[in-house]
Amino acid sequence: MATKTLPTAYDPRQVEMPRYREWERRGYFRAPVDPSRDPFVIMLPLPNVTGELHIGHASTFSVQDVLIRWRRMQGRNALWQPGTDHAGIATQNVVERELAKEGLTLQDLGRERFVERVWAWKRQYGGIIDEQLKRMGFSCDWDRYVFTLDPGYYDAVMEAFVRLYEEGLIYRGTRMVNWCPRDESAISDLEVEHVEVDTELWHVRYLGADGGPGIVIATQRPETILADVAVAVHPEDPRYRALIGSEVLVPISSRRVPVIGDRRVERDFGTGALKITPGHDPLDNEIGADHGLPTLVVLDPKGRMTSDTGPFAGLDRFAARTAVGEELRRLGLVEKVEAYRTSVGTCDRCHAVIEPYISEQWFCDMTAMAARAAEAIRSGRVRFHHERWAKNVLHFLDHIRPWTISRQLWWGHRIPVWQCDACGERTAAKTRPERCPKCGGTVLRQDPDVLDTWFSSGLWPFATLGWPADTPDLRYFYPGDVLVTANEILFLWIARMIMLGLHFMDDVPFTDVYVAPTVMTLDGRRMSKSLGTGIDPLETADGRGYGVDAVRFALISRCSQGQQDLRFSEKMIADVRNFTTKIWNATRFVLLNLDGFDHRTPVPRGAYGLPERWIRSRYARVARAVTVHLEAYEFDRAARVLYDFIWNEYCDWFLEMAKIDLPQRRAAVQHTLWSVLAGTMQLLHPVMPFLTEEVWQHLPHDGESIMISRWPEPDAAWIDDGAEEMMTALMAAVRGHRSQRSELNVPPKERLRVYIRGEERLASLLGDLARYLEWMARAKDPTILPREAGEPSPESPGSRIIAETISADLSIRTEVSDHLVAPARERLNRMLSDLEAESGRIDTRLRDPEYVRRAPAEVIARDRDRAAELAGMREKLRQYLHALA
RNA sequence: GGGCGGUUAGCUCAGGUGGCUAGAGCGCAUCCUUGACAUGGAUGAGGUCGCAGGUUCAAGUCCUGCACCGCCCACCA
Repeated sequence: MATKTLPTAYDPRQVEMPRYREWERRGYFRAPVDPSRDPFVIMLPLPNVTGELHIGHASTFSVQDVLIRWRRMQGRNALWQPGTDHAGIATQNVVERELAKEGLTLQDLGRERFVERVWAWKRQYGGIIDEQLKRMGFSCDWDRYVFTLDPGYYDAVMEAFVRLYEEGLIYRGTRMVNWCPRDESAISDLEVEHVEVDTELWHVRYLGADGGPGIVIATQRPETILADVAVAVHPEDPRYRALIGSEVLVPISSRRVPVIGDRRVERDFGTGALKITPGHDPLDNEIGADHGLPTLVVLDPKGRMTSDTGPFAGLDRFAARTAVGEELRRLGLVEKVEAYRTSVGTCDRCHAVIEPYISEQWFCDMTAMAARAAEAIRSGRVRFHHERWAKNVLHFLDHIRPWTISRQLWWGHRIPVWQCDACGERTAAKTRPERCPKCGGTVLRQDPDVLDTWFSSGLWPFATLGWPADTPDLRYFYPGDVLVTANEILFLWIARMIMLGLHFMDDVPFTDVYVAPTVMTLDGRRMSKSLGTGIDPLETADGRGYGVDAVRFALISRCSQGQQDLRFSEKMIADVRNFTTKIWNATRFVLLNLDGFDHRTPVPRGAYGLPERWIRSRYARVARAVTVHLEAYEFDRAARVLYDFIWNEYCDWFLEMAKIDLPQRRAAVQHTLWSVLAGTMQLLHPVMPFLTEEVWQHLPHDGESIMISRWPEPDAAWIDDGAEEMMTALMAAVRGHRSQRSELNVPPKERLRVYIRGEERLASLLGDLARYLEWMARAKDPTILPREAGEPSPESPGSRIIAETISADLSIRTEVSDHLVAPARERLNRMLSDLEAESGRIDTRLRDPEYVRRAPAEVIARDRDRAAELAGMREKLRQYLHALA
């Protein structure tokens, strides 16, 4: 093979894009149905069509690509199903804002034209994130790309709705829901984010209808006083008991309302008296219903005071709060206003404060589905990694509440229910019925609402595969294997996929859920573009030239099980870039030394020297460890094992020793250089796909791409405890001598005369050690002292021989000039005192009869061995010190 | 108010069943441009493992309590 020369630095920008296109062109990402192979399926958590790649995607998707690439190399038929979500509220908001710039509103366009407009927007901007995913190297099967409003998917959503409706699980009702006045739509409980805010607690007097002092209530929302229908107190509260049954006057409006007793009132909070506003508060709504009270409403869907609120009509709720407050003060009814910290619900899409609001909506009863999903988790049919996340999900499932599935939007899956104009009958059907099944009327109007985006995405694991049709895809790929996600959508999406999968497919959609940590800044804040605290993964990969692999590795190497946060910085990516450079240069070295090498020519086992046997043994262990860690979702460990092996063992030691041994054992060393590097690249490929492919392509190889090469099987035959033990001793000796030189400030260029003395069991090592000391620690003529030989004498005048113990059975003597004797003694004394300290600890332990009686024999034996070893080393050290006196 | 995590070197983190002389990377200090790599190499300094008890021959590792930080759930107005 001809000598190959590579540039001294790896430039990811040169190789990544072309390589990805090459993989795609060769069809490596495709997963066709193939019953002869075992499928492995991951459903990509579908990004919003409005989305752009952020660090959270980069993190969770990198994990998925690691799993997909690894399983694909293991021979599984790996399907990674991509797609995007139409993202109802988010997308509608984006286009609405665009319209606003043109001075237009939704109503100006009307429903049809607006939806067309959103489609146009989608065609123009919707593909950004897909390109970004490709840029990250993710190996999705793009031929199977699905958008949730594609006709097939739309049909599946309709089917699911109609079935649930017919089963009586979907129903319509008027009740208090979470209302977003900004989006003018209901949202579900899960879409409400609670945030702490500083507000005020108003203490307001309601005068007695009989002219008495009445009662003082506490409220955060004076503006809702206009909708009050009662004042409630605890029935056993001595302060107010007597007032129950009397009437008080609602401030401002002076309506007479009753004082009622109800145990749900907290006596300790505020004044212990609660104004009852069934139209604007969930608890009040319940209490009002139980007491047969009417419901008044003073806010409209936009959160403004209604027209019948007199001077307040049309005011926004927050302006109304101030205005009503002022009016109350003017009337002298405000007893006090105190600062108060509480949490309010906000819309997770637009962050407006949520109004509890009474409206007619569609709901889905989740009780039975949740119970089934909970059972699947408890029985282990769905496993969470880390398992603690299962507890969170179970708590959610065990306390499930009806799901508000209708949204007052235009962008989305329109609810397939038709109401007869004539008789009012509602019919659910995937397509418009010809006539009303009840009265035969032919004027049927479709429900104006669309479905919650999460309703459609909950069907993702099977709707993508052709459901409700019984397709080969569905039969082959369902159920899938792993779902990787951030913890924030555990309930919104993961729990619902499990529930809906069990319901419609009669099986769980996946068997394993890996919950990736949330990426945070170093000081623990959320990474956010708007706050300027985010890291843009592609900006870092391309703009800084660190490469996608560095971003991926940096994230993956910090994904440990059970972690909730991942504190991250760009520096971490830069550090990994250095690792890619290291690998690149190791490759250059290998290629520079592969002249005449044919990887198909076998090397007899006996031809390998110690370093080759050692690195092959280490490699075999690493291959096993990486596989084991991936199986356990311990990505940090898998990455760490590879990092340490490549840098600290392969580069720092094996390559250095190869330089020495190549002339003597060319074939064995070449083969080892090549095979260990190639194998390590395979193990690293799932995390760093581009660099490893580039290295692989430069190395001799069979097959066309590392991506479809066979995952290395750990080969126990190469595990060599003896070689590892010898290398450990050898490395200790080299380090010992380097340390001595460094501490004695020996000039770097000065070569020191070195003698080695070792016990019989190290005999095979000493020759190697002598050679390596010469090269790796600048020793001069390293000489092995026969066991029966006496101590060597200095060769140069003004020099002394200084001996150091490396271990109980290995020592090194170094000739240094006289003036280094004092510092050398210091060094030996320090070593001696370290050994004595350790001996002391062990001896104390061994003298404790309780320890000797109760500790396991092997622990004691280990202590005794170590004690003996230490004794030997100390004895030698004392001799050496004595000789220096 | 409930539930779940975290607290180990200046920073970010490892430390599966208790036996550790507590590790890594970055940062820091000193030295080194020797043909893979200065995006590098060598050597070294740096920690009473949040606090207080307890169990044990032995605790970073198990138990209890406390403190601080974080996340999730929740109708105290």
